Amino acid sequence: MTLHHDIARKLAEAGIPLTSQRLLIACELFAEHCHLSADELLLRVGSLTPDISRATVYNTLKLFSQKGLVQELVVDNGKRVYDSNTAPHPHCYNADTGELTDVHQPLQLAGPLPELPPGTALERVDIIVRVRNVA
Amino acid sequence: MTLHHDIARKLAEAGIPLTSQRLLIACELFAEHCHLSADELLLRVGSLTPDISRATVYNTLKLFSQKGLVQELVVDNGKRVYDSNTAPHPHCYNADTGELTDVHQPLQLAGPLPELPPGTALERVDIIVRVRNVA
DNA sequence: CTTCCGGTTTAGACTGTGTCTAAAAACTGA
DNA sequence: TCAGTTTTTAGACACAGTCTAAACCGGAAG
Ligand SMILES: [Mn+2]
Ligand SMILES: [Mn+2]
Ligand SMILES: [Zn+2]
Ligand SMILES: [Zn+2]
Repeated sequence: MTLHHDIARKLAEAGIPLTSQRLLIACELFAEHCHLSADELLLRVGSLTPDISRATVYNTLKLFSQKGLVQELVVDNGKRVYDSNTAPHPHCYNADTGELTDVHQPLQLAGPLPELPPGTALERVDIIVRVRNVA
Repeated sequence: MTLHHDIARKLAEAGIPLTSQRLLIACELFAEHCHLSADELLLRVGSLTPDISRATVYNTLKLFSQKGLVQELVVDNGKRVYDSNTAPHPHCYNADTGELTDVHQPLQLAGPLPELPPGTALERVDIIVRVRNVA
């Protein structure tokens, strides 16, 4: 029924026990498709009652990404962002503003994937279109 | 003639005045195709005489990448690496070991680039094949 | 109800990467 | 030689992320 019920089911399906902190964090992540860093998320949930510790935000985001609920992206300047859309899709990064947006047009690779190094398996292919503001 | 002369010319063509520190750093970068972080490079030149300060390594790498002599990459875990190969080419990243290698097979995108956000111009398209060690 | 016990959260110290500042040093040209 | 500019430098600083050890919580057992 409610958004909270949807989220509770989502966590249960991923085998993640429900806690109030996880519910709050998931609520913020899944309300809309977004690209949030840990500290941005901390700021958002921090404006709610009661506060959630920084360590919990970091731990929870790592847990969610390990369980496949969000996608961890590193695009620039050493700040990880978490993408609530786990489907593979390319991104557009503005190197001047730091803004990260989705590319909805599905950029595909031409031809087959390269042979991977021995002993490794494909995780995913990241495609990032880097742009700059025109003068 | 010598490698040092090649490098001196390369810097001159890029409009970068030559200094002993820049020569040493460039020498380490361009001797072979490599992906080095600032601190890895600092370690390498630090084993030579006389030491170069950390600030100079950071400043020089930023200068080189602004002038197009190297390519700055951010692939994971908030550590920048500098690629002495400035041609666009895809990379393979092992998320378990942190190893970053070149993909020599030229992965191309199928179809046209997406429409860029208004007021922006394309810088480049990064393609990163992420792999993991098999169990 | 009380006790126990595993998983969870928490504050705060700590690490590593990168930036900034102000002074020293090294060039440059007159 | 001397002034002006660029470059280098040490060290302080900012920030993202990790780690640790203790507090907390909720359910099961007694
Ligand atoms: Mn996305
Ligand atoms: Mn490369
Ligand atoms: Zn909610
Ligand atoms: Zn050399």
